[in-house]
Amino acid sequence: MDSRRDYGQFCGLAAGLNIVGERWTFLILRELLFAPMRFNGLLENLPGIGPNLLAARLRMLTEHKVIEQLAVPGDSRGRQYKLSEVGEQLRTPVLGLAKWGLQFLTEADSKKVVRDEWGFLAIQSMIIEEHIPADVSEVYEFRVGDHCFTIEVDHATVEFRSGSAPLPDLTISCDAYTFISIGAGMLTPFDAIVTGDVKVDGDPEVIHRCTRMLGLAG
Amino acid sequence: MDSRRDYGQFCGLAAGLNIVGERWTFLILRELLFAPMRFNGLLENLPGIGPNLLAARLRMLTEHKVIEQLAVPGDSRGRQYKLSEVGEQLRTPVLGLAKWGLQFLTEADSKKVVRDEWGFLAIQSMIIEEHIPADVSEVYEFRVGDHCFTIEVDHATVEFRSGSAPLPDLTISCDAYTFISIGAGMLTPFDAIVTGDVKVDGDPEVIHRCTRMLGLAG
DNA sequence: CCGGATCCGTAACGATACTG
DNA sequence: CAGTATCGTTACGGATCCGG
Repeated sequence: MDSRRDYGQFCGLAAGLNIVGERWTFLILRELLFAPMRFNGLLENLPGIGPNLLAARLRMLTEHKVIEQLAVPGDSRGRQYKLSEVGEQLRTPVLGLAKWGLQFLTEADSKKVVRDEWGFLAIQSMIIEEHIPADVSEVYEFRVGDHCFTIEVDHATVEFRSGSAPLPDLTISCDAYTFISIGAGMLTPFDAIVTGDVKVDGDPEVIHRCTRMLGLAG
Repeated sequence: MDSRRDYGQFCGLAAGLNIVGERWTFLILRELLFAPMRFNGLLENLPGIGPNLLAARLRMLTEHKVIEQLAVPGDSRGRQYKLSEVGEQLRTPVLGLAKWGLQFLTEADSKKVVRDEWGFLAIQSMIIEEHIPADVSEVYEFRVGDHCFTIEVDHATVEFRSGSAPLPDLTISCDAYTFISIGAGMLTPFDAIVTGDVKVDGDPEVIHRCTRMLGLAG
């Protein structure tokens, strides 16, 4: 730890930021929230970072056991990076920051890069704890662009997965841009359905529980 | 927004970090979580930042309406900075980061700077939502160093205040270093009480509810 | 091709001095 | 008190190169 860049404070926030507070680090962690990823995958998904800086960040995160290296099955030279248990604990605060930041997006940001995973990130971040359906157990499938994601609700607890669900109670299809725009308040769910940008398939009761959970219904 | 430093991604997390992701910004927000503060106050409490950088950060935060300027009553040239409604929304994610970072503190960090407010920050961050006492309404007073802080629990909701409470149901006294050490797992509450570093005064039932809320009891 | 390391120009940071 | 100005140092961003 370089003493010039260490905040030098006996405080949890400062100690945490000494590790994950540098430029790009939160975005690296965001990528790993969905699945393990290899070096060049991260490099592609984070345009502008440069290989030297990515290597430095991954080294820092590995040293502090926030991430771990994995072998890639079927590729002996390949390495994957995945969140450790400690890194996984950052999911909630990172989702909180992601939700907070949504309100700063405007039409002017439309030309920026988008990825399907970030659309699902927005969906995850919008979940209101108190509005998670209780007393039911059901599965929502989100088709964001050409990627599939699954949310499982089971008696007031919720779990996320990458990939499709066998028998979803609800299927919502849209592209990442559309869903992030909804989260940013640039587009209402009603308009998005009318224009066909969002397609919803499921029982009205289920739809209501899901949209309420995401803060999109009265 | 400088295009070199803008992440250029249509993503809530990236948009948020464009504003609060730079060095020192989260620590400035941390200071303002407790009370409005003036320029030189922030300068003192954030050793190492330098007035030019602090001014730049405050300008960025003000431009995006995360903080606001206030006049200081009785001092016409004085200015105070306080969190706006948007800035206040960062409380939960910041507390989440603060809690996460506690686990990285070690004995080696003992020589670092500490402030009483950071002790209370640790206390706030340790609160477990699901363990907030339901069906009771009571007040805990924390005397951290020579500062007083109050936590009001009222039927599964919780509120923080700087300052003393009129008739607390529970009073806990310690210095900031001790409480942060407990949060970091460097010290058990039992040991701290035995050595006299922590003094607790209140009904055993109340003590149990409070320590359970803070994740310090079985 | 994957996983980096090296090098270099530019932008940001850190410390001090100075001003309304 | 609340900043601005200046300047040396560090980090970042982009390109290229290298070993397996």
